[in-house]
Amino acid sequence: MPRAGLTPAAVVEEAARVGDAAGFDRLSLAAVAKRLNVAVPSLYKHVDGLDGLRRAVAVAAAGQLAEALGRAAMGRSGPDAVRALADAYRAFARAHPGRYAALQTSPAPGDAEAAAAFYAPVEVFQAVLRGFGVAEDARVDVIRAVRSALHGFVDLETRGGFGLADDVDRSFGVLVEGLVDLVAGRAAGSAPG
Amino acid sequence: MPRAGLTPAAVVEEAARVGDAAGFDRLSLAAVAKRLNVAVPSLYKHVDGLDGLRRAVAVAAAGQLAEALGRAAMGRSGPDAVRALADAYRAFARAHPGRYAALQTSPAPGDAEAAAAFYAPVEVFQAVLRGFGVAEDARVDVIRAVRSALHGFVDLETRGGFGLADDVDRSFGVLVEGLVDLVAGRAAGSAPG
DNA sequence: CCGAAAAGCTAACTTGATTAGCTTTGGCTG
DNA sequence: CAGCCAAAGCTAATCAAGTTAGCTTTTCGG
Repeated sequence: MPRAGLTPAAVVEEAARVGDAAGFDRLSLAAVAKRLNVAVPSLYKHVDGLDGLRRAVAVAAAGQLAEALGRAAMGRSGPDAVRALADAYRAFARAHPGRYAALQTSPAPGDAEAAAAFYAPVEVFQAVLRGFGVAEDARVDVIRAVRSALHGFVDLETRGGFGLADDVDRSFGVLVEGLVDLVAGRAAGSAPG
Repeated sequence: MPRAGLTPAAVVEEAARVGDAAGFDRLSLAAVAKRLNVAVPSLYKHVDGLDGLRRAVAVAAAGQLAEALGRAAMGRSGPDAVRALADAYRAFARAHPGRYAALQTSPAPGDAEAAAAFYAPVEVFQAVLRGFGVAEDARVDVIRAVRSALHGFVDLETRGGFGLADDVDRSFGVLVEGLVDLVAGRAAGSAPG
């Protein structure tokens, strides 16, 4: 039989697809192996077990999200940049729910590479808020607020946490305008709330 | 050997403790059985397998959260009610991370009892916003924004998603004041946007 | 052409969920 | 008070998934 020609990257990519389709919590070596027409133990030549696969998917997803956010923010500033960031964030989660879920884990203590990868998307937020004029010492709080709101919304949305029917896009707009106000209120020259 | 004297409620309660201690995703029949000094199959007399146990924990948690939120909101209104609700929400998630995680699932389609239980906490939010004077047609959006922000914050917090060090309480305060502003801006008599 | 590293496989073991069916407890009735 | 019987709990067995060990075979460099 000819070889399958796997690589770590190919395995991780297929795993990300499985996770997007079935949910990150249902990601299994068995499913990935079947999709790649390979026996389960063969995957161990490329990834470090299920935990290692999950970690690799998360690290890759962090890079992809950071890249998408960076592209959205490019050439924009102020409220427009915040809106673009919010839209790109939500779009990523909707397009790749499994990868998005993979990001909602903390790296193992001491795993500096994963920690750095996970931090990349946050850095885009930082850059945008810096450009917005948010004071250095308020920036941590504002970033946390923005991340929290966006994460909460897309998490609830992708899990079906909003009872259906009502226009979810409009709700997202309300949230984002609230965030723009919050950021603007903390931008340079404003007194704290 | 004397009987263990289990009941569905006792099993679910122990499962909730296991989930809080080890994480909802690590909740297992094996762990619960061991804690109750019982063989694993014995649990099937009281709960409907692992899926049934997860569902039962989630339903119970929804009731507990709704109760805590209701207690916090009682006797308050306006911004104070929103702040109290936010604090109670966060406190619940911190005290019971496993139960909180259990709530982040959607009930199986057709499971009306679970759907109703899951909706109970949302009803408390609705009541508070109604009292705040948020217009009927804006209420859905505002509730979604508030829920999103709170959920996102506590979810990131309980997962260790905030890099350490900086004062998380202060960040939460910034978020909550932003929410109060958002709600107030949408309250009766305010122009949208 | 050949030798070794790497890729992939089979076999075996472990843990956890689940089902079937047995035993025993303990409350309730006659 | 004796005995019945439903429910509680158990053991045994099956299945699925992850993991490890160790074998075979491809493939590529020399």
